[in-house]
Amino acid sequence: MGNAAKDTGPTDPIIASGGCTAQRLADLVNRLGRGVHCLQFADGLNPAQWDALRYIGRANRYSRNPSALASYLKITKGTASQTIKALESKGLVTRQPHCTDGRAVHLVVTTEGESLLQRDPLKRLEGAIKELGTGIDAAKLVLCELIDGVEDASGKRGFGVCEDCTHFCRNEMPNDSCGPHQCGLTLEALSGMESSQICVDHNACARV
Amino acid sequence: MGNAAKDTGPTDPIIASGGCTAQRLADLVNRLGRGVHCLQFADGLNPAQWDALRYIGRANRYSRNPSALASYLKITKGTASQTIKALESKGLVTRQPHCTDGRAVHLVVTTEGESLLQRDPLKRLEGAIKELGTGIDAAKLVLCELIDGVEDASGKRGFGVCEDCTHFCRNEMPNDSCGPHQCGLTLEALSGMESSQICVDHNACARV
DNA sequence: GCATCTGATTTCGAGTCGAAACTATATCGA
DNA sequence: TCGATATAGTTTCGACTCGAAATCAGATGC
Repeated sequence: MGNAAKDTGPTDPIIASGGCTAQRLADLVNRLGRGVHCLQFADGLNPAQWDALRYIGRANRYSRNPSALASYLKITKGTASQTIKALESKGLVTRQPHCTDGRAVHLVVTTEGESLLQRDPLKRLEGAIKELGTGIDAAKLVLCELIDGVEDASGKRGFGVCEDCTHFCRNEMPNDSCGPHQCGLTLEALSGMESSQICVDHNACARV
Repeated sequence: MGNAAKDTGPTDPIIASGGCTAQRLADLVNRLGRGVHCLQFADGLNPAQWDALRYIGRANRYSRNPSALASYLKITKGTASQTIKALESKGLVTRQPHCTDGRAVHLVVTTEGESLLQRDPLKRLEGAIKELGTGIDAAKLVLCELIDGVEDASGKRGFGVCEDCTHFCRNEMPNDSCGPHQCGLTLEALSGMESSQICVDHNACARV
């Protein structure tokens, strides 16, 4: 008792804000997160392993390494190393030496890993998302704002796909055999596929 | 390789859906969840412990027990029991015997627990939420739809506060000393504070 | 009175998680 | 070229989550 009483008083903030307090909304965000977490105990993997496998399957060639994984998942490199080991022992991922840097490791999803990714539990969420219909763009806006808020609060920023990056130049090199787009940072050509991969050097739009 | 290529082709679904695919949105939901998860490694507690402490502090007298906690957090009773033990050893929660049922346990947040709840890391999210301004109600709608989708997918439904329950009768007993509202299930009077507590018998509105 | 049900706990094995120590390679500057 | 330092990754540690299954004790029903 005591704690919850703050929500109810002479000037009820629930009514004042038009139906929903910040605390109530934070709870909803948390509840959604818990729901998604619990959804990911599937096919013998746990949420951390699904997150890692998904990341490795979607990251571009500069980002398929333990450090980038740790940074994306906001975990330490030690923890990332252990989760990779778990995935490796299940035969879903392999470690390969980097061609020039002897310290670096290249992570590759195996055929078994690829086929397991077809059963990604997060896909069960996509059905519900499709029911949002045209509301999907409003939802994206809301989610991006909330993610911004959370990542500002924790000081740890995630990253995204090339297409959403400030360095991305669409159709900059239409006649290049490697792909029509370009990364403004590395000046490399990017194919359509590469443009939708997660990049560790991703730079989000400047915030208001 | 391979996996991400599905997003790019002659008929690009990103453009087709007006800027955001279902997969992309599911990723955002997951990323938000991970961010919130990571925010909750704070003050010596982990996310599971914060979730449990928060729940016990907000649940009503029928719901402050291990079973209801497990059901709310979508974990097994065994896991709930262990997390309670961890909170107990930190002096944040105590177990008390139930007055009539010898098997049942009543969970109570200690004074130390109450003061720790004042530093709930989820509050760091509330600042970001307030910046949504009037968008907060749209956000609530989006979150509720997503939660519905996730809980349908997992088959495990969470529950909420009396005010959001179909059994809740607002101002049904304005002259009762115990409170102006009423629970249509137990027929008990509910004070303003009790109405904003989480109830294990919560019944959400029928879905479309 | 006994079978069954229910609330809660314990035990087990796999694994997350941060922290810190550690290994090995790379890079930079004198 | 050598040494200091930086970087990539791993290992170890202790606390803890998590589901599953076994277990215990009180409640309920016939």
